[in-house]
Amino acid sequence: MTQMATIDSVMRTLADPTRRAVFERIVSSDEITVAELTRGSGVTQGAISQHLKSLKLAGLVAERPEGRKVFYRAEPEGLAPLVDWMSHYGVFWRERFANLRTLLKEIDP
Amino acid sequence: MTQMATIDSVMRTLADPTRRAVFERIVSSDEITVAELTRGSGVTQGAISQHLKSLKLAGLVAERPEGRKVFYRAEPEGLAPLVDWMSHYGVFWRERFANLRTLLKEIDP
DNA sequence: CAGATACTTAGGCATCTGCCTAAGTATCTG
DNA sequence: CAGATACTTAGGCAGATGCCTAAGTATCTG
Repeated sequence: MTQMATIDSVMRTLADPTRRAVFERIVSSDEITVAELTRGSGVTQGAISQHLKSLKLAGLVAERPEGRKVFYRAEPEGLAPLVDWMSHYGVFWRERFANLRTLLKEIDP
Repeated sequence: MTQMATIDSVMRTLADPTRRAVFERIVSSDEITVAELTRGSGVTQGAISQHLKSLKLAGLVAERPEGRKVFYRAEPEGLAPLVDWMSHYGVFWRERFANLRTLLKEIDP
C-alpha cells in the first residue's frame, strides 16, 4: 500500500493479538521470512500468511520476494495514522503538545 | 478500572469505529451524558451503554453518576499502554527516542 | 403514588473474524 | 522431470462481536 491507510484499518489490524505479535516480531527483526514467523507462533503458515496480507493492506509491512522465500519488513510510515490519532485524542499528551509531528521536527529537524 | 489495562484490551476496545467515535467525543468534551452521546451516534442508547462499559473496562473512561444522569469523562492515563507500545514498536519513532515517557519529562518536568 | 426520564442489562440474531485443512502456484534440487 | 520447499488462497466452521428490542433499575416530577 503506497496509499495512506486509515486509523480504522491500522487499529483493526493491530487489535488481534496474534497479528500484533507477528508485527512486533517483524519490527524487532530487520527482515524475516514467513516460515520463521510461523515458528513459535502457535498457528499454521496459512494463518500467518493471512495476517501478513492484512498487515500489508494496512500499510504496516512490506514484502520482498527472493526465490521461493518472501521476506517481510516493517513499513516505517505505517504507524503514522496511529501517531496522528494520538496527537488528536491522546488526552494528556494533547494537553502538552498540539502535534507530535511538530515536536518531532523540533528535536530531529 | 484502577488496575492498569493491557495493550490488548486498549487496542481491541478502540478498534471498533463506533466505540472509537464515542471515545473521541468524550475526549473532546469535558463531561458528557449517555443521552448526549447517543444523539447523532446512529445507534441506540443501549448500544452506547455497552460501548461505555467496554471503554470503562479498558480504563479509557470514568463515570460520575449524578441523579438519574451519568456523566462520562476521559481517563487521562487510559492510553498509556498504547503510548508504551508505540515507544517499543513505533519503528521510526523508536529510532529517535528510547521512550516517549522520558521525552515527556524532559519537556515538561 | 403514577408517570416520565436516564440509563443498564438480558436475550437473540446476523455478521465478522481467525483458524484449520487442503488445494494451488512458484522456485529450487537431485 | 520428480520431488521437496516456501508460500498463498479457497472453503468451511466455530466462536466472537455489535446491534436491536425489550425488560429492569433508579431518579425526578406532577
